[in-house]
Amino acid sequence: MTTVRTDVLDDLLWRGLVAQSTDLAALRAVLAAGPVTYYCGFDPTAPSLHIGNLVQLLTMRRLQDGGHHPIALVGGATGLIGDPKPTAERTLQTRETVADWVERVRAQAERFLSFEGDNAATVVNNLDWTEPMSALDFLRDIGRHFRVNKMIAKEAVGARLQSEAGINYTEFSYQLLQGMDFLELYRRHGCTLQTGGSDQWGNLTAGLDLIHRAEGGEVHAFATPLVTKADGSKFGKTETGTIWLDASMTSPYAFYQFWLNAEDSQVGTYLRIFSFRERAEIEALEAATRERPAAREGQRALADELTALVHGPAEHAAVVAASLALFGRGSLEELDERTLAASLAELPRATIPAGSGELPPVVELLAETGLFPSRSAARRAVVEGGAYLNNQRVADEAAVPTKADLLHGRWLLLRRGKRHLAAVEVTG
RNA sequence: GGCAGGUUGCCCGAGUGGCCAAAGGGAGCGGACUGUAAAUCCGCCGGCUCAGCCUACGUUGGUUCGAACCCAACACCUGCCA
Repeated sequence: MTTVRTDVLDDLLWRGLVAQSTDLAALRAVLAAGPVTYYCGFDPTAPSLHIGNLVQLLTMRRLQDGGHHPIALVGGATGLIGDPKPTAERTLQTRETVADWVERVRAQAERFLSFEGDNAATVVNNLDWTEPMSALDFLRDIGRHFRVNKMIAKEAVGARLQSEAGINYTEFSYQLLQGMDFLELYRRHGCTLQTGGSDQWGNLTAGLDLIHRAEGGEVHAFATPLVTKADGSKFGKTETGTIWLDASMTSPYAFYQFWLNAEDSQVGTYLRIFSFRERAEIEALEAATRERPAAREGQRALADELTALVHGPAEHAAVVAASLALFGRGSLEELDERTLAASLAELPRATIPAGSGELPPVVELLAETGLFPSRSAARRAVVEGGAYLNNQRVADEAAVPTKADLLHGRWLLLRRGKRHLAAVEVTG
């Protein structure tokens, strides 16, 4: 018999991970009474999960560390339908695409859970019980428990009903499918708790109601908060786009830099949500950030822990070395080739053939690497003193790099302003 | 359906024949100061083979040596009347 930590829920509350929940006292009681089987679903809407999903994954892990039994659900079925967004209809992906993404998402989710011990994680795919079901069974056994009056009151659905575009029947049905998932896991695995993002609250309660009606069962749910930036804008997006967990979609370097650049005012919040450090340790980091913000101890701790967690210790070490090299001014020439190549590998780059003797002008390279949208913009930046070659400010807008500028005979490091870097590789 | 007004650069908005790549503000970018922050100050902010040229003021056509600006048609938007 597995013993459970009795303070799991209090820890989650302290971390601000419970934005909404069913009866909190009842939830606390069942979590304290013994191992609870809980689930959280991940729909394959892209080839990779992103750091928003990380909130869910880590919350699952926290509950598992507390002695409870996790079920990670991948939405092979729900991914074919699409959860209604308040703004617009989702593009239906092909079955092949969804099947491919399901496997990718499954592999990613598995890395954050433990498959050892009494409460080893289980992974399920809702396509397994949804696909075999006939439309008639679905309508008779599931559909009859749902009141349309309540369905249209849900936030995302309501927003779409107000809009001119409306909502199609496929997306409207989504909450039934997610409700059915919870019912199915309740029946098969005795699952009595579902977690999800707060935007999922309507779908979480759909399952709750269904289990109550169909089985008379008493189950629980809580939603994690929507993480935001200080200005209220969406978390996890940068000018270059979403921060993905897949290293080929967001480089470990970019991932590390994202956390390192977290706002001072949000570091504490992020640490509570994403770090596995103990409360006392996090509070110490919060204090450090308040007292010595320039040291960015909180940001460093966040970046270190999460990069190592998501990309592994080897990648973490590499990106820390890369960040130090690229931002540590003046020492570029002394870097050994392996470290330099690894650092530059993380950056956007342009490749030019060695061929004829002359290298292109700096202005052209700045535009070519995407650091500037046009040569005019690059030229202006040079005049303004905002462009750098190998960490040296470029003084002349007509400057042309020479062979002597090439680091280890083939690399150039370009920078725009203080923190936008790009590499040029001379091949051949 | 009738009358009136409008459509300008990423957004808001001035401009009513040459001095207009187009005032001002916002957003964005760079510099200084910092911490690869924030605030503040300064500069930049269509493109290019950059003292010049090209493209652009809803669309198309016209008047003129010359049009964001005048004329015509079309499209869309807003107010008032029905």
